[in-house]
This record gives sequence, structure tokens and C-alpha cells, in this order.
Amino acid sequence: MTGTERTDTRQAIMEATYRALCEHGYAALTMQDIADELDKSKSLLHYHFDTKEDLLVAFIEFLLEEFEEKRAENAEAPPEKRLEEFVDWFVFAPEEDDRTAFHIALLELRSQAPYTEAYREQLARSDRLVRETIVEIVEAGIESGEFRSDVDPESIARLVFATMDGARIRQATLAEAGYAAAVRDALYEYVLDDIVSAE
Amino acid sequence: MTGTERTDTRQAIMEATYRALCEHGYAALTMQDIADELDKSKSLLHYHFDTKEDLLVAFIEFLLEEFEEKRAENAEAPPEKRLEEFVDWFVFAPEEDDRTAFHIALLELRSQAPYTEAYREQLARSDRLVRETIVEIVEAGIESGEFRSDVDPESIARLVFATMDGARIRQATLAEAGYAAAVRDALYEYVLDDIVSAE
DNA sequence: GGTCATTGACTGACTAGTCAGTCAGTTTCG
DNA sequence: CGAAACTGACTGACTAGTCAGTCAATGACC
Repeated sequence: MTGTERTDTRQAIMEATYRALCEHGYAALTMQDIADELDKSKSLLHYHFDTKEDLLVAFIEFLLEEFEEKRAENAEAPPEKRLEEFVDWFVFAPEEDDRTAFHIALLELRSQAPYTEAYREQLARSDRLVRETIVEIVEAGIESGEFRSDVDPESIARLVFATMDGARIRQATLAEAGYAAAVRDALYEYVLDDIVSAE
Repeated sequence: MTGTERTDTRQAIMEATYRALCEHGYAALTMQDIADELDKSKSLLHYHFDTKEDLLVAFIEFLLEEFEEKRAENAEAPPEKRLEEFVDWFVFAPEEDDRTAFHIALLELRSQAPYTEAYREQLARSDRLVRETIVEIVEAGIESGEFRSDVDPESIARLVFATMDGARIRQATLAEAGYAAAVRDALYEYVLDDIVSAE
């Protein structure tokens, strides 16, 4: 049972980190903030993770595992619906504050990736994972005849991902509510509708 | 001359800030770093700007003025060329390190905008400015018959801007050289070529 | 069954370092 | 001279990481 308990504590630390990030953001995040959310001492965090960086790398890994689970869930839906769900996943949080705060914190963290190789590696993994997900959806759509067959799934994946990522970032940093949704609509109008419509 | 000198010193501070940002990034930037680049004392910075935040707000303003100048320069070129130049401006720095480092620092700064209203205001101004620039290009293209007339310039501007911004951010944070150029190519293939080609 | 050793989880007090901002003064220059 | 530009020494607030030690649970041994 000790093994489980150790995992429990680490799980609790990850969840406390999530809450602390939402509340304070990444730049202002202190080990004390996480400890407060956990209702344990700061020393405990250092007992489980040598450094703050180690803890946060573990946190990104934790997020990736969650994404992988979610991805497996709706892998069986029809491509058009999967694509729509995926795109909407970005626009999410019309006013769901928690999620917006979290995305902002994640952007702050991402902005440190150029200086921290461990972050960069995890984020590169996440980039591959998301792009592969889109590629799979597009390939499935082409195979089933729902999508036009003369498009390159890799190119589309890159385009869709960059666009929605940029839209979400601009919305978050400008605090302008409708930004991401407006870009999503433009993405559909000028790109995705053409691809989805039968040839 | 005092007025000019004051401007001179402030100009020098802005340039030193630019260099310091490139070298250290935003998160790690200290007033001392800027003072070192300026070859003056840290106290002098506080003589001209009350706080670090004030200095950086002035720096964003300085950048905006530079962009406005540059924008005015090639306002007379044909729309297709202006659009291409604009998009390429994002992709810039295939390996021009200075510029990449600067964009990373700017991303770090942008990631603090949700917490700092003064940053947010300046960035909102910059967003409007860039989008208006694209809108103007597209409108000019429609008027001259070079672009398709059934597109909404505002939508296109939003789409192009979000896409290229996202691409540049992903390239910078993942340290993957070809990312932005690949997205640019996809953007042309699936969006811009359709718009530019005569109807 | 009771005592003793061991271990993992956890804490509080501490250190060492960083950095924005202050202030009392000096230099420069018109 | 007088004002603006500029400096160096200093402070106070803050924070990651350390360390000696507490406590409860587990297990070993007689």
C-alpha cells in the first residue's frame, strides 16, 4: 500500500499545483503557494521533488497523461464531429474563468521553454501528440470519403493547430472574450468547410 | 537642448532595454541588466522611470512607434506584394538569432499582460494596428480586383494574424526551425492563394 | 504480546541570495 | 550659481532550498 500512498501524495501535489497555477499564474508561483493549496508544508514538496523545476516538469507530464486519456475516449466518433470537438476544445471557456486562468499560466510556462530544456522536451511531446491527433482525424475523414482527398493531413494539422493556438493566446493576453471564437469561425469559413464538404 | 537630451537618453535606454531583453529574456531581466547595456548606473533608470513597469510600458510604446513608421513606408506597394511581405515579416529570422531571442522575450512579456493592465492596453493597441494593416491590404486588393471580392477583410485579418502569431510562438517555444515557414506555406495553399487568384 | 529499530512522511526554523527601489550626495553644464 | 543628470551604498521584501528533528506506522525479535 505504501506505493499507492506515495502516488496519492504526488497526485495531490499535482492537483494543488494546478490550483496554485490558476490562482497565481506561473511567474508569480512560489513553492509556498503550492504548499498552501496542498495544506502541507513547503518542505514536503522538496521531499518529493528536488527542485521547483522538477516539480513542474512532472506537472507537465501529468497534463500530458490526462490529454492522452481524453484523446483515447472519443477516438471512435465520426471525423467531422471529432474535428469540431477538437477545435472547440481550444475555444473552450467562453467565460469559464478557471480554464482561462489555467491557459494563461500555461502560456507563461511555455514562454520559459526556450530557457529550460526539460520544459521544451515535454512541450515538444505535446506538440507531436496534438498534431498526430489532428492528422488521424483528417486521414480518417479522407478514408471515409467525408473529407476532400487532395489535402495533406500534416499541413492541415499544422495550420489548424497554429491558428487555434494563436487565437487562444491572443484572446487570453488581450482579455478579449470573442477573439478565439471569431478566429474559429473564420477558420471554418475559409479552410475547414472546403475540406469537409464532399468533393 | 535639455528636451532633446532627455529624449536622447530615453532613446538610449530603450535601445539598451532591447539588447538586454534579447540577452536575458523578460523573466530574468533586471534593472541592472539594462543599466549594464546602457553603461550607466541602475539609479539613472529610476531617475527617468519611476518603476520597472513604467520603463517597460514605455518600451512597448517605443516598439509601436517603430512599427507605425515601418508600416507607413511600404503602404504604396501592390496589395499582393504587401500581403506577402507582411506574412514573411512574421516568419523572419530563419536563423537570425537576435530577432528570435527578441520575439521570445516579447512572448514572455505578453504572457504577463493578463496581470498588468498597462501592458494589456499597449498590446491591444498593437493588435488593432496590425489587424487594421491587414484589413487595409485586403480591402485594397479587393478594390483593385486582385483579390476575390466575396471575402470579409476583418475575418481574413483575424485568421492570418492568429495563424502567423501561433506559428511563430510554436516555433520559438519548441525551438523548431521550420515551423513558422511550414505554417505560412499551408496558409498560402489553403487560404491566401484562393483569395489572391482572380475570381 | 511487548519492546525496540527502522523508515517514510512531514515540519519549522534557518540560510543565502536576489532585486526593485531609495536616498544622500557628486558631477556636469548652461 | 542652480538645476538636471547621474552615482554608490544601502534596505527591505521575498523565495528556493537546507537541515535537524518529530511522529506514526511497520516489522523484527524474544
